[in-house]
Amino acid sequence: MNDSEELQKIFPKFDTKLAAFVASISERKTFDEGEIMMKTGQYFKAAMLIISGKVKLYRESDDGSEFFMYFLEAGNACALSMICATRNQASEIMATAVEETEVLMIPIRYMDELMTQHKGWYYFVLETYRSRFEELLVVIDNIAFKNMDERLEWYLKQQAAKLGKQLSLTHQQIANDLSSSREVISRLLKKMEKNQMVVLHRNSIEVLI
Amino acid sequence: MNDSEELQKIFPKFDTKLAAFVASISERKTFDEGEIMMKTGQYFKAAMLIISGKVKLYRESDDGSEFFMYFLEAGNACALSMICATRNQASEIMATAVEETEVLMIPIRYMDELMTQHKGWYYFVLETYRSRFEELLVVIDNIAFKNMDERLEWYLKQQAAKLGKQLSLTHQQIANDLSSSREVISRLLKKMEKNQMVVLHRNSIEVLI
DNA sequence: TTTCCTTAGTGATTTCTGTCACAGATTAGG
DNA sequence: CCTAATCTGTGACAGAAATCACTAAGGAAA
Repeated sequence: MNDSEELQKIFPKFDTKLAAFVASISERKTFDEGEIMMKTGQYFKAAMLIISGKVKLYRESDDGSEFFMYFLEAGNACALSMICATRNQASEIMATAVEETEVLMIPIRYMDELMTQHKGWYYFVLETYRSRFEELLVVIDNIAFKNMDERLEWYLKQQAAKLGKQLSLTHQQIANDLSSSREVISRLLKKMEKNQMVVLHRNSIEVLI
Repeated sequence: MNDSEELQKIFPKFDTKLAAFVASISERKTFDEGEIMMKTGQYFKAAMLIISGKVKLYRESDDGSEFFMYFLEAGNACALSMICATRNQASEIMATAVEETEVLMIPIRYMDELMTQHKGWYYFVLETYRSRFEELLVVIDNIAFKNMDERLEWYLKQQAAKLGKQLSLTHQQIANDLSSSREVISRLLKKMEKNQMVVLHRNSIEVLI
């Protein structure tokens, strides 16, 4: 299987011509587990498409604390990188690889051509924006309308769906992701364990729901 | 001044050809003050561009309470309507006109042509997504990292910037927008009045900051 | 004018969340 | 093996925000 065919598998919206074009102009880059892929304030010269692996997207506050927003995985593109690349703006979020992650870097200079010559491309871009936008709306729902116990439950479900039922997370990491405190998370997790929703281990949580 | 020239004034990204094309295919619609422009669950057959007036965008929770996200005004487009129209999906937010608002409705069937034939259009669309996305990020910053007093202050500044220093709002309306309770808002406003940040009247608030 | 409804102010109480303090358990590193 | 660091569990307390209960002040309508 050549590059172009592989791309079509990962990005179903790409037709043969588009996949071949993207393969010809893009560069591959691999990020290690835990590596920071983009930082607040960074500038982009390329749009990033995820080929394999998983990425966590964070929002950073002024005082340095973080807030988890959503995952990206194979077949997704980083909406922010596309916007920032096209407009040559600084990024407003942080991204880290949760596992080894391979991405396709498409230089800005091809954006016009892609957008105007390839219908599949702009459908893909629209789909990228729409789904990220909707994920942000769900994030807003959660922090605006829900209490920490419900947020934690939703968080664990979401993590389990992406990373598996056995989560390698400390209570402190969860607290950071939810912008809460370790003690609060510990207590709520204990309550969830009593209700048979999780099993707690050191450095990991088994999600039963 | 004809329609096309008027459009170019409101939407600076439109070139002459694009403005003429948009003018020829779109329909105008006027919403009265207070009228609901889109509801959660509604389907769109057109993208909406704001020609004049102001629109408030809300997120609705399951139990019917609302949460204010951002304004749209002349020169903006409703990102959600564009996404929903293109993909024929139900909307996930609610929009109401805060004053008489005139919009341009562009039927879905022209989206492909606009996107592929007019560079100005896709720049406009990207810019629309980017700015709405960034506004959502700021909303998330506020509810994730800030207390109600700071959120209220930011809310009042934002409202004053869009609607003027003399805001026709009841405490209950503000509480709804911030997904808080009337008593909390009343108390915080009193505190702000003591600090000479606002002057309180019945049914209105004068913003001094 | 009088009545009624909406809006606003405020105390008391409760709930939720964050913070502090500390102890025990587990693991990592010399 | 022993010490240090990390992770977890919990009690006590503080503060923010929501809720309850009521009062009072405008306006609108009769």
